[in-house]
Amino acid sequence: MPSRPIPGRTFPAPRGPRPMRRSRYFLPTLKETPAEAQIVSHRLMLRAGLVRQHAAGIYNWLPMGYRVLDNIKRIVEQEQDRTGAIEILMPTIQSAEFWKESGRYEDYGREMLRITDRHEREMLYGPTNEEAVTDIVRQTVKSYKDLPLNLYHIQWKFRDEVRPRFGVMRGREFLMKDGYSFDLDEEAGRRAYHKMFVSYLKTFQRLGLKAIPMRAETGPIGGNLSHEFLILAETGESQVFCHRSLLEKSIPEDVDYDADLEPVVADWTGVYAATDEMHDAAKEAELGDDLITARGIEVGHIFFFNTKYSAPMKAEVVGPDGATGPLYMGSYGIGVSRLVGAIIEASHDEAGIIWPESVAPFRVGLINLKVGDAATDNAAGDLYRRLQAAGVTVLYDDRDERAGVKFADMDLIGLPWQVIVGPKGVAAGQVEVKNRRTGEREEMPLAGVVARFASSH
RNA sequence: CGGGGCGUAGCUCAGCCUGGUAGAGUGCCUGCUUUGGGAGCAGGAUGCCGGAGGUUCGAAUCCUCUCGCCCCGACCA
Repeated sequence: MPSRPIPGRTFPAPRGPRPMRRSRYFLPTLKETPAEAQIVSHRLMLRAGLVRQHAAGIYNWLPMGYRVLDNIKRIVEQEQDRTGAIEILMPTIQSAEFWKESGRYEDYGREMLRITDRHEREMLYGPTNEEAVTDIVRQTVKSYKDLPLNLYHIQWKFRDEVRPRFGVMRGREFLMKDGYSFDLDEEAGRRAYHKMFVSYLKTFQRLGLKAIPMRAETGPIGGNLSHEFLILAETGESQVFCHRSLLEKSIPEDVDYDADLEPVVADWTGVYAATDEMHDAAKEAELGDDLITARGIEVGHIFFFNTKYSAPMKAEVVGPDGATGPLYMGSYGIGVSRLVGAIIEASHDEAGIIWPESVAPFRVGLINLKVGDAATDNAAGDLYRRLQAAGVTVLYDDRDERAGVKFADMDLIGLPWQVIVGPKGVAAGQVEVKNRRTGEREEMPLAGVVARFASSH
């Protein structure tokens, strides 16, 4: 009997090669800056064809932007998984019922987008998920043996900002990773907080950013222990003050998330760092020349808030002593869509975006300088196929445009490497490889290109 | 939510004050020339002048209302 696939045991095939020829791709770049954009990341995101505005603070993600978003998301997931956190997906539309239970339905104010369904039930588009996740856990987690637990998801949120601005950096709709830790007691809860603290350092490092943890106000989320992670950029929304040494501080290579991470946290929090609302002016004189005053963009925020939600919502477990008590919770956010803008703020030049390799939409931009010239077409087309076959993400600019147009466009979209194939070089068996960040150019044999990119990653 | 500004071609903007048949640059299409950093020449297409109402012989232009977007402040991941 011929074997047939067993239902339920088949797996989807990996996504095959997608069109990455510029001539057939969807990448609407702009030569001029749309009038609505003020800050550099917003301008570049529009010009480089990453996003288009749908309404105030709400954006369409075009292919290039979506790829970056996806890359950031994957790194966040990997670093979360590494700590033992577990990914779930909660809904965007929530029932008001849970928010009434926690007492936040009234508190949250007009930032919350409230919706009424056809049965006149009060719903809302979730701005965050403490209530939703607490409800899941209280239904299912009954014993200390199920702890510790850390659930996270990456989901679109909505906060009806009075005044959205700065493109995706402060939109109303935004993609956010939010994680929630559940522990038996305060001490275990603090351990969970420390894990997240360290994993955030790792995550932002992998994203090519230097994020500095700073003591923060706890805001409407509530709680008593909280840090914001900020990257320094001229266009940052808040004023920050910190000790110079934080910019040089190293991040542990291999982190054992089962170990006690308190010393790492202590090392990072032992020196002064504060946003303006937490700033102590007396520290300025004390730090002297070691004080750095700058603008910062918040890219992550972690809270430990004890039993703020578990107590009113009765999320309780039985401990080893047989006593029932509320869970100790923390919550941990990373602004995934905001990071796209934040990375650009931190990494660009006059010509355009400079993507860190880890998040770049394509690693290599291949430029055919003379479309229509048989030798050049062959050489570039061959490189395109071989790079793809070697697993290198490559965008091939095969448009019949002038060289200058393609150079300018490639610089604008900021792929880390440009491989430039022209008729003169091809005749000599050479191509040029340009590093977008440093501007360094290197002539190399055509035959060596694939190995160069396939090996170094 | 307070204050200010702007909606005219895909994009950047002029025209509005002082009403009289819709403009420029760029982009797009065609042809020729050009071809390693956003080329040149010639030709071409493109607009409910955000929407509704009003004034007027006639409204992009004046008046009223309305919708949208942007900026400063307060707020915020």
